[in-house]
Amino acid sequence: MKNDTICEVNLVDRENVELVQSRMTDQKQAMQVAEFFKTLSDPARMRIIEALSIRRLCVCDLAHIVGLSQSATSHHLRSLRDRRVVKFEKIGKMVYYSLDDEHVAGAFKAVLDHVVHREED
Amino acid sequence: MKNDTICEVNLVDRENVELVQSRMTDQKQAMQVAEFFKTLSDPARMRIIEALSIRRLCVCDLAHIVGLSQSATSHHLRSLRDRRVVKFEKIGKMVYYSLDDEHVAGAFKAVLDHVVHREED
DNA sequence: CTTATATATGAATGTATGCTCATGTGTAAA
DNA sequence: TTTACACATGAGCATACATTCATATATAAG
Repeated sequence: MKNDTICEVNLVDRENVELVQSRMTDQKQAMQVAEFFKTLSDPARMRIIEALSIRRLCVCDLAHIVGLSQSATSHHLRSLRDRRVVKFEKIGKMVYYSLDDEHVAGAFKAVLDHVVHREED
Repeated sequence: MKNDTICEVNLVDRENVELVQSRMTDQKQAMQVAEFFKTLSDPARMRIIEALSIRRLCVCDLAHIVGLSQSATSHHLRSLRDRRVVKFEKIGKMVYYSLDDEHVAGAFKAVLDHVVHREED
């Protein structure tokens, strides 16, 4: 059962492939996970999330902290809202943002640990 | 010390901003973490990493598993090599890839947990 | 030496993404 | 009811990215 051809690609070890496939999460979930990673794949967005994990902040202060324009910050917050990562509360003219999902901060810290350890090698 | 103007953006609460800034990781590290997330932000690349976390695989079998062409798979492996996420061993004509960094698998699983729990809400 | 196979890679292309700029909306102060 | 401020948003632009296609390289087989 070796050296089969599927999808115009040679299969070297069909058994091996099937074993790996059976242990992998399904494609749908993989895409959801990738979507989540994409949320955190931008330095600015990541810093926004980190800042909000420390304290609730208004847009202008947040913009100052991450070093972006008000507009750029607002655009990022919009996408983070769409992804249900942050929530907001309007008080007068101000809009205060905070994390909507404690798992996001957890994931950030988890990766930070790994990156730090990796640097130590 | 309130309502200052810096970077053409109004600062509402300077104390608050400075407190958050002092607690945040430095920008350099933040960028490294974002880089890591970017590595995983593509469904195909994520599946490659997941597959390799299960077993060492040659390019053609890997391509079959993730459902990409040989060329696309090879390009992804190239970028993963550059990021020191995977390593390879050449045996005859074949090239076998595996994870180069146990932290990657660890971080991947840690984040996966967070995402899974998030889906459960 | 020639051919087939496994992989790598550069160029080209389409698409996604992040930023800026201009402007819109809502609220508060004058 | 003007004016000022905080924020949101659409358009436009420049850059980055993922894929395909064609081709190069390396090894094995004949």
